Amino acid sequence: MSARALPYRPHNHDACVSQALAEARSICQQQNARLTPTRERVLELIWQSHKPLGAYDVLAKLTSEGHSAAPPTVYRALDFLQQHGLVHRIASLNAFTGCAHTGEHHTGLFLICRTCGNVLELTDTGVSDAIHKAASAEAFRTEAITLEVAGICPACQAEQNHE
Amino acid sequence: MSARALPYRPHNHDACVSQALAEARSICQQQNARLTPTRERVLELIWQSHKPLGAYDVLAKLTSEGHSAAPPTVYRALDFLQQHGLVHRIASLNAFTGCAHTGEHHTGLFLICRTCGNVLELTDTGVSDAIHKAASAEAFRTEAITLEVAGICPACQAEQNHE
DNA sequence: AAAAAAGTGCAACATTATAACAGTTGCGAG
DNA sequence: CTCGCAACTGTTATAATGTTGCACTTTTTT
Repeated sequence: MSARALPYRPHNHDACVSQALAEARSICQQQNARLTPTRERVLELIWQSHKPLGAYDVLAKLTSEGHSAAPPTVYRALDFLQQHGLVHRIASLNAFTGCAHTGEHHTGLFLICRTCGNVLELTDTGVSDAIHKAASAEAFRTEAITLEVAGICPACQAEQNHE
Repeated sequence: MSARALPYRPHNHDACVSQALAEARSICQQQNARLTPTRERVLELIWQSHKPLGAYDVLAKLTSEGHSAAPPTVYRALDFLQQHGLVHRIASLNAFTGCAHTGEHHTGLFLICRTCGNVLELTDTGVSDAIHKAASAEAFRTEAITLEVAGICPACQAEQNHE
């Protein structure tokens, strides 16, 4: 698979979403998991925004399109999607974003622009090796890594310089 | 300053707390910041637990000792302590822990045991260099790093083996 | 077809965090 | 000293985020 376009570069985002959904269906089939209509719709809504979406943002979009939904509906769908590696929760934002590296064994590193709100997910073996090494040095058994970098994305840096 | 004892090793924790408070007073004096009684008490409460404390845990302790406090009291104290590098917020737990590396320019790495709840804060230049390098490669201007590793601490690994 | 498992809808509730505003205290300028 | 500003505190109310429990439906298994 070729590299996915950077979120802050213009691109055909509908295609981006379609591809993510197709991958999701394929992954769920492999894992004998049921990507039900609600789950698929939640995944789609999350992918349609490059900015992470809060659970209640998703809920609002669902109800606005006639889906009779309550918070548990959304949280259950999000739990399912997380468990299958289709979305990530961004702890520092209490929000969710589509996983850009489905399938790969991903120690996701998230670059979060505090100006435009866009998020870029990277995987970097140098980083994850360093973290595992540091944890091992303390005899700590690593299970999950939360790594979120807040700052300013290239596009917003350029904006600032124009002022 | 010598290395502080690991949290999961037995040690004289009162001394640990006293030292942290003394450092805090010194730092606030240097920075012309007012470490008021409420702020100091909140810092002390947080240090008295190696497990991160939620804001409402702090609040409960304050009210139980007669301090008429409401949520904003606690959140304001915590904001102050964070701004001066005296406590860290653990995003994945919605909780706060004393900063074990006051003064140092700290990209804190937190090892969080999901069995006993203890947290160990490390600083590791290998890790932070790798993160800065990965962010730079995307032309991203890093401002803050959240790095939290969940897993099992050495003590709890030993426990598990005894069963 | 019956039983078991997985998923959904719904109401209530729990937890975490902030807003708005009035009152108080510390501290420097005149 | 005392006036006045800035920082800090207390209080009420409310917003935002997340969970529990239970009845019901759908899907899968046997």
